[in-house]
Amino acid sequence: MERNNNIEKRILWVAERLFLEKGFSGTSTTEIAKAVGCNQALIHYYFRTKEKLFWDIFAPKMEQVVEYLDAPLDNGADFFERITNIIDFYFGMLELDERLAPFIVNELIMSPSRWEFFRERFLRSESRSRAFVKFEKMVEEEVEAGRIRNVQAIDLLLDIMSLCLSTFIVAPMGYARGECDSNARKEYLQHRKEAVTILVLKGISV
Amino acid sequence: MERNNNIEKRILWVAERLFLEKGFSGTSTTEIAKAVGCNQALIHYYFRTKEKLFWDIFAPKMEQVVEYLDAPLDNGADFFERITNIIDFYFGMLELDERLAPFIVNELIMSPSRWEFFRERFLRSESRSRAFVKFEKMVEEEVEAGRIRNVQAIDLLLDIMSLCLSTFIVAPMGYARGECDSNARKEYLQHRKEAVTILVLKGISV
DNA sequence: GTCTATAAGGAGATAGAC
DNA sequence: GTCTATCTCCTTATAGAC
Repeated sequence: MERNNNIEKRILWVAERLFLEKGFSGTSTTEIAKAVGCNQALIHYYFRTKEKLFWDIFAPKMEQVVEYLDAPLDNGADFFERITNIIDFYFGMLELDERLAPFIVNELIMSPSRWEFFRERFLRSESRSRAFVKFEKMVEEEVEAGRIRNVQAIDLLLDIMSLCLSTFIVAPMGYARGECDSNARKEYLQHRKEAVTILVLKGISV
Repeated sequence: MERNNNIEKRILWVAERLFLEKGFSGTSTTEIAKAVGCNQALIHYYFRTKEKLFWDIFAPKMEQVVEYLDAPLDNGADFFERITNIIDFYFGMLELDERLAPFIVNELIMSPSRWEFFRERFLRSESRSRAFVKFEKMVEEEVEAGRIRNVQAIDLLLDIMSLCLSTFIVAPMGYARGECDSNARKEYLQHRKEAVTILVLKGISV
């Protein structure tokens, strides 16, 4: 029936929003059901457990992120442009939902069992390996050619990811001061993206 | 009585450890009581609510952090040395307990009510303001003197804090690969501290 | 497929004996 | 001050009617 399909999708959609807003343990299945407009038992009918619901929501998204990871590496002539593209890519992804960055830190990195699951399923896969190996090779070439200072690929990637993620994690702090409008937010993010890009590009220059 | 004092302190000590290990909502008062070796009611006898217990533990620590924040600014002749000192200071602080960084992100930044409380109580205080104003002045002077590139103090501080915090947040990821011994951890932290320092110093150079 | 009802357990907090 | 017992509420998950 089409109606079933609708409810199942609505559960996924509503649960995703609530998980992002209030975290996994902060969201009850009762609350999800209420927001969906059905009863709590139906959540379990479709997804059996809350944990399975979690993965049904976020596993496809993670797959996408890993899949698209090496896309920015293909375009752009010189290395500095590619780094700029990567930062652009991460910002664009995290900008889609401002709760994504805190959520990643909270529910993925903070939870050992989840992290292990994620690592096994995504980071050991072929696509992720290829993307990183590609990046690593590129960095080594640039170092040897003397176009950037001696730096390890893993450190560079970690620096970039840290600066991007933390921009969005720290973002709510600024907006607690009263400037909550979306214009100020956009300006802040644009400003931070530039600041991060400059820091990284200058930071790896010879 | 001295015995009362002992139990009260032991509750504080044990609860701190458990909060850091498993987070606030992940730790029950029953669990704290069990670890202390008393019954659950006693927790509430001494601290009334779980939330008050939380602040009785972490408010003094936050006070300390804010108080000591401008200490690294006083010693060290040139600006680059001072920046190195600040990074050193943050690493040293976060190294005291590896759970501190995730905890800060989780329990403070992620929780709007907690963050508001923290901001009101500590960030608007005189000591914090003075420390940041001092730092801001210093950066402006360096920029005007042409010793560093044009950069805003708030961005610089944010970059530094982000890189330091994320080093410790990402740390468990590396150790899921099997290298869990404390030697590897120390080496990793030392390596990251150097990488962060180099990136920041080069990143603000002219 | 969707519901009501309920099981089974855990949480924080309180009352009152000692 | 420390205990046991208990209240109240909320959680996930399941059983079974329709």
